[in-house]
Amino acid sequence: MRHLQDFDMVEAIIRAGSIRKAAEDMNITASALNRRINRFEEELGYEIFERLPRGVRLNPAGELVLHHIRAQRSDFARLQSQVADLSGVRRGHVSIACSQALLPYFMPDQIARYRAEHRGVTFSVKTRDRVEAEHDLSTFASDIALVFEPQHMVDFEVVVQIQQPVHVVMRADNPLASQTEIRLRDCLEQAYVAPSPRYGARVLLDAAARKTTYRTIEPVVESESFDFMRHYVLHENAIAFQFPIGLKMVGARGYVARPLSTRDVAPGNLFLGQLRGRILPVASGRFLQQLATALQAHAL
Amino acid sequence: MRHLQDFDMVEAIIRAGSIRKAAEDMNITASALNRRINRFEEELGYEIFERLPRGVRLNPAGELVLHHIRAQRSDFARLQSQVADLSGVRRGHVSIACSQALLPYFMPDQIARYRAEHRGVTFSVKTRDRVEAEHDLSTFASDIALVFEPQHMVDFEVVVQIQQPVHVVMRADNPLASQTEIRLRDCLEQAYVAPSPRYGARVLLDAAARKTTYRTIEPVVESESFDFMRHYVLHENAIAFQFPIGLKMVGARGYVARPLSTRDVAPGNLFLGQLRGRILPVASGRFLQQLATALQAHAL
DNA sequence: AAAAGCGGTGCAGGAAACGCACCGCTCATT
DNA sequence: AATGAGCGGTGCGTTTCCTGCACCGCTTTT
Repeated sequence: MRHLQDFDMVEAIIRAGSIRKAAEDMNITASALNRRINRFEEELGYEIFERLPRGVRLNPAGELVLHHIRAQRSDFARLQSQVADLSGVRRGHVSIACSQALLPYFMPDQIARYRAEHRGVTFSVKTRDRVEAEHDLSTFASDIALVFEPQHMVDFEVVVQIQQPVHVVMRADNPLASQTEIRLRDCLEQAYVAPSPRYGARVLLDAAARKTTYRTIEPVVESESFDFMRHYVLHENAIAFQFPIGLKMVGARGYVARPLSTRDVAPGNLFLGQLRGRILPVASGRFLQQLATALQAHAL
Repeated sequence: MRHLQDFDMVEAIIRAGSIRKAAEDMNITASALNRRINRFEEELGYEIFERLPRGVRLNPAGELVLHHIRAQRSDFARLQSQVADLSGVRRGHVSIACSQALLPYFMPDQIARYRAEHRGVTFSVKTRDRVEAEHDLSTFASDIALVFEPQHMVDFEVVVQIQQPVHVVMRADNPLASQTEIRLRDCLEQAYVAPSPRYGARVLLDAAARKTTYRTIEPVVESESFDFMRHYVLHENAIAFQFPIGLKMVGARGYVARPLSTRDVAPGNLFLGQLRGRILPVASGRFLQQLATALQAHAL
């Protein structure tokens, strides 16, 4: 779009770090780009780049402008989607930042359901932990976030929050499999694998362990991949920890999942949200609603 | 600003009702403007004007675009004010929609205080009733609204709400002047003037009158001007009704004000607010804060 | 039937943006 | 200390894009 050209230019310069490199990226000469950025700054009334010997860098005013640019882009995308929605066809792109646990089953299922009705809508799904997700929202890199235990929460507008007890994942022949609810001390006595402290489940386990005689969580294997851990328990007959939304509850091959007693480990909080105050594009807004109802069904 | 040119064009066409008239207003030829609006629609992917035999008119998509334009403009003004604020000088323009009662004393005092510290900030003050004020906010025609008993409240984000009992305004020699709190029935027995039903004070009086034997408010003079009514009581020795924030409490010449008993007439609610979710320009935001503290002091 | 007003279009002139060559500067490398 | 590479900025000729003019087809008004 025409009136966003200047914004492309500014973002290209920020990415490249110098006017010349940005000009090369945009397939124009440095002089042309230089004149345009100068004109932009003149019209704004303030310089937005510091001129350094080896290039340029955003100054504080530029940071404001950058945020404005991202907001404008997002708002224009919303406008386009709303206009498109008037003519009946739902188009657009939905970008989601979510915890890893939701990648194997929950998100694919939800996206497939949505796309069954609206073929014109495309998706991007990014794995983000609870810190990154909020950053993604505030830079308009993602429309929707669905994460366990987000941290800052200031820009995060919670749409739905559900609780999920941490579950123990183990082989069907594990002695603990016969119990309907598992105590943490029984787990810590045998070999177990656990996610790294970036993940919400581990944070809850660490907090719970501090109240036991074990004091700390000491897994035999620590991993970033829930997939890996789920498969590992089949080999060593160890146990793993995961939120049930990341598990296929029926028809799981070889392993079973049982909830940890909430007396020992606090349940995890799964937050569905968006950037505070932002009006989402039509497609994203509708998908957010679908996720909200799906999660509320999970909570029952 | 360059990238807002297309928006000027769209707004000019909406105002003029036809491309040719708008072109004349903008001092360009109709063909140039025609081509530009066509290009704009082509880039957007949708037409935003209905072509009629006698001109053009916005279609539903155009209504969305118009709102987008207003939002963009307001957001750009906010950006400029934030950038200006970085360099220390506070500039900008604050537009306020407020009830008439605040015009004589409260707003002039507040604006003068603010401008004493920030000479670069200019103001526009518009008299708006409780319906118009919200419309002003949602079309970005005003930044701040300060009105009694606003109606819809959906787009209205309340920052401060204070209660003010309706006061009786009368000559100092009026028999009622000796009382510290006045009953409604005493007022309705003598000649009184009242504002028209557009105003919050009248709405409260009407509601209160329905509970009395008088049933309705029947003023000897009905007026839109609180100024007029305040002066009128000096001539006929009638009584008038007004919120105390519109009165000069000390050093008033010739008249006194006494509160109506809140047993008879519900106190009026004065709402200070802005458009829900909007981030105001720096100057407007600061002035809003000043108003908020000033009102809270009034409430004590 | 004619005139007036509307949106839209072909064509030529003009304004604005661009590419090229070059300047002054800083800094890493020699 | 010298030098060259890389940077932002500038003068000038060229290209591209937009504008203005004249005109068309259409509908409504007179």
